[in-house]
Amino acid sequence: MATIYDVAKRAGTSVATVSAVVNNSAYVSPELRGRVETAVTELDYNPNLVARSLAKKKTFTIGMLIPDIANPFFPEVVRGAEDKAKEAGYTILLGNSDNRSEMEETYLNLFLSKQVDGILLIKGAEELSDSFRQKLEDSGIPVVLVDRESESLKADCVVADDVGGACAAVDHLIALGHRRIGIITGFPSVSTTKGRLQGYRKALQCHQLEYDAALVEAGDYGTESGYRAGARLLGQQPTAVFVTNFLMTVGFMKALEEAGLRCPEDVAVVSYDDFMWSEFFRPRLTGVEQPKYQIGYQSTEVLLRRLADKQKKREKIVLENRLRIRESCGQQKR
Amino acid sequence: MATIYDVAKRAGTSVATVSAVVNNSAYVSPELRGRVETAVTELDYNPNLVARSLAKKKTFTIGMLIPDIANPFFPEVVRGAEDKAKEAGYTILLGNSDNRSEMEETYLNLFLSKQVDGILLIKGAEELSDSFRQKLEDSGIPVVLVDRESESLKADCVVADDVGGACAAVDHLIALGHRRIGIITGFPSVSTTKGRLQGYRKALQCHQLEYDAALVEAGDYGTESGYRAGARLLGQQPTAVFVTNFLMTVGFMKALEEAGLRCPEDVAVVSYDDFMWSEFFRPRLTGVEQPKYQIGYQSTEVLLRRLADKQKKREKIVLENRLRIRESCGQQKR
DNA sequence: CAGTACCCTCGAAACGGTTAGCTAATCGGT
DNA sequence: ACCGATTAGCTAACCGTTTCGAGGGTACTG
Repeated sequence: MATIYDVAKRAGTSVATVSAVVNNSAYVSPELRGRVETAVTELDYNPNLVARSLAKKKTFTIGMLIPDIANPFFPEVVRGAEDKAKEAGYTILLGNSDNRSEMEETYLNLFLSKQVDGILLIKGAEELSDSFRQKLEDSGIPVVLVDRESESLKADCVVADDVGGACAAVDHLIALGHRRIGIITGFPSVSTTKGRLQGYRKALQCHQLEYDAALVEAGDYGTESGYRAGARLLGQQPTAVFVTNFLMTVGFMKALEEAGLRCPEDVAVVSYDDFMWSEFFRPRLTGVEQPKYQIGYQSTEVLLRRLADKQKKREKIVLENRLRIRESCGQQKR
Repeated sequence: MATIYDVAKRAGTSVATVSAVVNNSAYVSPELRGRVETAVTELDYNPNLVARSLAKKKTFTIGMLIPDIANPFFPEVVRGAEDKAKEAGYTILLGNSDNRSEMEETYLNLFLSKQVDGILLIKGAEELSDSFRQKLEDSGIPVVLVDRESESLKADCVVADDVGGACAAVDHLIALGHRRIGIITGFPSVSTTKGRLQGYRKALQCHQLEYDAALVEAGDYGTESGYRAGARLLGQQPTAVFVTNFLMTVGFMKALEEAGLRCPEDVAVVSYDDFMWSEFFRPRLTGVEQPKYQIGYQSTEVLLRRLADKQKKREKIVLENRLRIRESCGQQKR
């Protein structure tokens, strides 16, 4: 690969001038500029971005840490983030944490060592350790929490309105006449879990229904957990269940099937997340549609804004969800 | 952030020694090593990997270019790749090309400039231009084609057995008594498209059925195209259709529905790709299951092997698919 | 015509690591 | 006691950029 020295030699000038031409960072006479440009094309010179990063102390790289790209919620988020990043000339470094805190720390450390300019964090595990959080803050590298909130970590965040979404979902069930409504919650340490549970309680409260802890089962946003929590929950004979993400809904449906129950006839189901193919799910899934792409896209926007102005005050963007009504909740009861 | 100089000063030694300790690359007396190590922890020193990359001419980064992470086929592939990469101490730089050749070249150039150690390429667009291919080869950066083959690009590749998978799918339809079997193919320039079409023809041939071009409609692996190609194809009144990926199946189902046809009663459908949730798709989808995770994982293995030995002879790994029979093909006809 | 201002270009020092090669110290052997 | 081999650790060059400040040239001013 040709280096800037090769170009300088060929154009009969200095590396400083070549750099000036390549970056358009200083006036260079047309004559010289021309020589440099032909040398550049003749040698097919491409600047070594590693060297540039070292010199400029800026890598144009964003570290993005997510729980698991194979969970169908995340790909669109990542895509949104990547699109915005690309627009702005940044690249995305991807990591999967599986919601394990060691993995999160490992990746975050890696990102710091790789000198990423910013971090998009979809945190799964508990709050980061104090020392680590301190380290992150000291590093001065901006973090934006994506679809997550944190009490301890001072960071911008962009989230969807989980309370509102969940409330709307449960409202819908209540409107259809359901009174015994179960919920399968997600990974306990994740902020969306709390939000969705809160929305559930809020909806109950609005309709003077009592909150019954026996109708609350904890999952972990994985399919398997939806199945197991579902099996337990069905013992309580709910007439409707709010399953707080898609993967768990898949598991729950299996539990339902094995229990010989039909949806929506025996048990109504509202899900969370919505996909192009939800239409063809059996039964057609009613659920809360989140602006996944926008979550990713806007997170990157926030990050870029922060990069442009580190002093500016913290941003929190809340995106609206939308309840899509299909068939898994059935008709009005009785 | 502390640098190696800070550590050296604090430990009262030279940077060479610190480097030796950190990398365990030369003998250092226990006494000195101890001093260095405490300095390292006291300062919380983490090597700047950008600087290291520049010095070593090795970045421990792999560029991975895919068409679109939001297409549900790819996330698992990416996850497989990332897992193997992580094991070996590499990180993944991700790019989405949308099968557009400008985007492919842009990203490939970016990867070269970023000095990635290797490239995982899920190529969509046509063959790369000769000049670009040349450039890639000259750069000496290994490329492995993931789920793709190429005549022009000399690269290792790991693919799934598309011909076999498609053949099995169509075989199944024929065994059920279908004779008028349509196919919706994928993005024309992609090698899997050719393989699946070939498998289709092979199955027909094995059963002395004639190939009828009117039953072949081209899509582009996108949902929309499945819908449109499906609408056209239904005009030919096939009794069964082989849709060559999941997204197009979603579109096709919509076309079916709008035409007032039921699946499998009126038209049997075999799909390609299989997901955890295919079980709950309506109708339960019969289709070819590809080892997505393995494709990604093994691609990275091949890449790492190539990195270890640039001279070794080209590898081509073919992974087996498996036909999962559910309900979308219905029962024996007549 | 000297002095000033400006303009273009370049040399060289960073950026933060790795590593070849040298030096000085230690050791054993004769 | 001396010599050569061995070894721990250091100095300095290098990786490929950016960028600051200096320098030489030209043009304008009084």
